[in-house]
Amino acid sequence: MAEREEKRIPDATVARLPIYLRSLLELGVDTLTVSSEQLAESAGVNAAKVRKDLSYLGSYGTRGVGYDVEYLQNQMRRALGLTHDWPVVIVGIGNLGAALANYGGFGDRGYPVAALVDADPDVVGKVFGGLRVRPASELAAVVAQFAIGIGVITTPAAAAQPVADELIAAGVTSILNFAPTVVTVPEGVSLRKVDLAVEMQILSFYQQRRES
Amino acid sequence: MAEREEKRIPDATVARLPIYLRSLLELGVDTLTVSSEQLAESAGVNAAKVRKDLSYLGSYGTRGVGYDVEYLQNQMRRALGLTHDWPVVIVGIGNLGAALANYGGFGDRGYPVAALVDADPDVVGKVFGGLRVRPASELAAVVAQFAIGIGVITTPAAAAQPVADELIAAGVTSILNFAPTVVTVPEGVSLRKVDLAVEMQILSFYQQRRES
DNA sequence: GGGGCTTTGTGACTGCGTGCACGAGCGCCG
DNA sequence: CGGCGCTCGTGCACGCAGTCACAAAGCCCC
Repeated sequence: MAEREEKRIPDATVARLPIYLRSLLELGVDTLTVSSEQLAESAGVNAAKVRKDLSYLGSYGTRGVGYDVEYLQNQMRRALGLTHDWPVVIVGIGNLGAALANYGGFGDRGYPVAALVDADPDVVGKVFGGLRVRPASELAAVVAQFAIGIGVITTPAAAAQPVADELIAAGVTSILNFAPTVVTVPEGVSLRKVDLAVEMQILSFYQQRRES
Repeated sequence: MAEREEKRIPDATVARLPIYLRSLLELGVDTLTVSSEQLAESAGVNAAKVRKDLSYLGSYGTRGVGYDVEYLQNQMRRALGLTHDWPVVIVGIGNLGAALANYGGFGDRGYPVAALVDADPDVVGKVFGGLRVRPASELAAVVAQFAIGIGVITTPAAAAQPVADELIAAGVTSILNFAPTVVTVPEGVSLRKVDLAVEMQILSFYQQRRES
């Protein structure tokens, strides 16, 4: 591959790109250009930040006019890897795992749920969102079969780390962890976490502060 | 109120306190003291960071020994406002809202789900996690009745901002938003967001990077 | 064709968060 | 009771992120 102008994009910017993309998609098809001011308003951030963020992708704006909506959408999709689908496996089909499996939003957005896995024999074989739950023993095979790169962990806390290790051993390099525990991964594997209890406690901290 | 030694605690530290607390709770009851090194290991962070974070709560450690586990737990609970319950209302009882309502983890951790609300007449009246879904028109009354301070939004994107406005008007000052859209709140209201699509896109960005 | 208006792209500054390294303090043992 | 080893608390330096402000650059209208 001819290495182009692959500047390093700051993490904080990466986290905002999806928001910008969503804002762009919400504009009507008759909107041809958009200014950093408009995007900032829609994304809930500062206009200067928008311009700086977009500048990391390249200089795609036109001074005095703004950004070409369609072109910017494409560049952003390319940067975020949305030019093709990313199949996903959900491990741990409890309340949350089942809800995610039934939730259609994943497939729509380029992350089709390719398989469901659970360790509990009572759950294995049930169907959610059109998929039959497979036993934990088939995890590695499933990952290989569907060329899965992203694993979603919705197991109880105790199972999260072993499951993560298995996923990584099977070749998964991106993990989204919903289990309420710390999971560590080796270099070269991305980990994002969503921890409801933590979010609630952060909220009550500030609430507590305000009331004192 | 007599303003005490209320040093301002950095946001980054606040976000880690719940992790520390969980680590502390996982220690057996026979563990009397814990060192910053152990806590760091368990929480997946740097030991110096642990010490600095804990120092914001006050100097509760003993040099040469470590931190008294029980005392530290109590101080942390106090800081996070876990000395009493924080009733919660869930607005939008779709896949995710229902899953959260059924999930017992909230009540166990001090955030009892006091009410469920939905705008869809077909959903109103159904029961999840022992609670009957109430119509949207009763939102304000419910908030007042249960003295709810935290609202969880699991509606479709379009409804999120209006619902947030209603919650705030009713007196809620902390919001956890699961809807895939930007919600803005006035000063004095805390907002945390959990956006699955954004998390996935962040993951695929880095995955894309690694593959190129 | 030139001047003015608009909007981008970016350099400079500031503040926050992180990590290191070390002094300060505490307990224990001889 | 004095010295030693352990661990906390924190000053300092560095890097990342956010904001401001302005020059550069394009468009439009007269």
